[in-house]
Order: sequence, then structure tokens, then C-alpha cells
Amino acid sequence: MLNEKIKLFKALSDPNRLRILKMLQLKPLCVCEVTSLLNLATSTVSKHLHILKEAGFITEKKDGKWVYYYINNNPADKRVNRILMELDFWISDNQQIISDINKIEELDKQLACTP
Amino acid sequence: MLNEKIKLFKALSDPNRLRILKMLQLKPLCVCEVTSLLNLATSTVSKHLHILKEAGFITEKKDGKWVYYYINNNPADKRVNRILMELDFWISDNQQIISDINKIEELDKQLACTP
DNA sequence: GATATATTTCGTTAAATAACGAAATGAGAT
DNA sequence: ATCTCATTTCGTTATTTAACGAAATATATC
Repeated sequence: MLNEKIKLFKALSDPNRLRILKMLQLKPLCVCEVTSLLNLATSTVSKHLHILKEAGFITEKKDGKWVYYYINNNPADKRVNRILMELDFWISDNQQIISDINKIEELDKQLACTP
Repeated sequence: MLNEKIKLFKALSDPNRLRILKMLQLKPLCVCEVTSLLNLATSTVSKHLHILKEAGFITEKKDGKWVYYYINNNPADKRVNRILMELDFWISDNQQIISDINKIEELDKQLACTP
């Protein structure tokens, strides 16, 4: 079904989801860290992560109390792999992305994941 | 702006627009031909074509009474070029697309573009 | 210039999407 | 077993998107 093929493009059609992908390429992050970086409601972030996972871009793994999200290193869909490999080609030179990456460096998990 | 980068993915996030791209790769078509093939309202098709044009995938050229749409051979955005070059990679093996292509072969312009 | 006809624009409707906060869930820590 | 959080689900709202038909526009042809 053509609608199935499109899922991938739809997943990439949101600024926040692209930001998440780039973040996770730097290192795996738990939901609360991503939430802190995007400054969105946790429920919203959770949904974005779900969409990215369904499309095959990311995977999750529990670690202690937290669920960490990872870039998927073994995507079933070769197109997903291509996009992940060439992500910079598709969303290069973006100020928002650069700022995100800087924030990740100085991210204090203790602070980000405690109310 | 990240929203600008996304325009390309959004343009690809619709089944009918992907069908149009593949059709035009076979040969240029006027709006009424595309309309006849997609079986949608002409106004709807016109909008899809506009979105594809805005994203840089296609160009238009008047010929007689008709406006013909072409795959853009000189996209300003290198990403657009990549997608056009590798379109089969992104939407391969789709029954709908195959059926469209068959219909184009036996398309009678006279019939398609006259009420 | 008038007419016929293809195409675009406009206004509306229905469906999909993104966001929020609150409530429910689930898994580790006590 | 209970408690404590992080996470997900639910219900709602606002925005965006896709579709239609009717009306407006534009352009060959007569």
C-alpha cells in the first residue's frame, strides 16, 4: 500500500522529530531528557518518539527507571538506513539543530529528569 | 528555518503526489490528463501540482490551451534532484504505481481532456 | 472581440495532526 | 507490598491538510 510507503516521509515531516533524530545521533537519551531539550509536554514528546519508532528510525531500551531511545542501527527498511546515514544531507546547516547539539553537551541529566 | 527543510518531506507525504511524480517521469502530462488518471476533482489535482512545484519537483509550461507539467531537470535544491533520481528506491514495487503506468500507455488525450 | 474550454482560486467540509494537562500505567527503589 | 517517579494513554482543542463544487480567470480559436 502506498500509504505504508509514506509513513516514512510523514515521520520526517515534523521539525521536532527531526530535532530528535539529530539529538539521538549524538547520543541516546531518555524521554525526560528529550523533553527538557525540546521544551514540550512529555506526552507530546512520547508521541513523537512513538511515531519515529513505528517508522523504524529509533529503538528503545530500558535502563533502570528510564527508557532510553537509540538510533536504530538495524532498520528493516533500507530507506530508513539511507536517511539515517545521510541525515545531515537532508537537514543541513540548521540553526535550531546546532543549538540543540550545544545544549546536549551541557545537559545535566539529574536536573532534566527530576521535577 | 527547519520548517522550510520540511516542505520537501511534506510534498512527498501524499500518495497522490507520489503517483503524479511517477507519471511525469514517464512523460509530461497536462492537468486534465493527470486528473483523468487520478480520478480526482481538477481543483484538487491543481493543488497537488502546485505543492509539487513549490517544493521544486516539477515545472510547468504552456502548450496551446494546456498547461503541461514536467519533472524538473534542474532543481535548485540538490535534495530534490536526489529524490527524483532515486524515486524508485523510495516508492518501489507499488501496485498502484504500476497500474497508473499501464493506464498512461493507453491514455487517450482527446478523451481525457474533453468533457 | 466573443466564445469555448482548460485551469486556478474561493469557500466549505471532513479528516488528520500536534499540542496540552490530567489520569492511568508500569517498573525500580524502599 | 508500597511508594515514587518516569512514561504512556486519554480526552480535548486548535491547526493543518485533502477533498469537493462553483465561480473566476486565462488563453486559443473562431
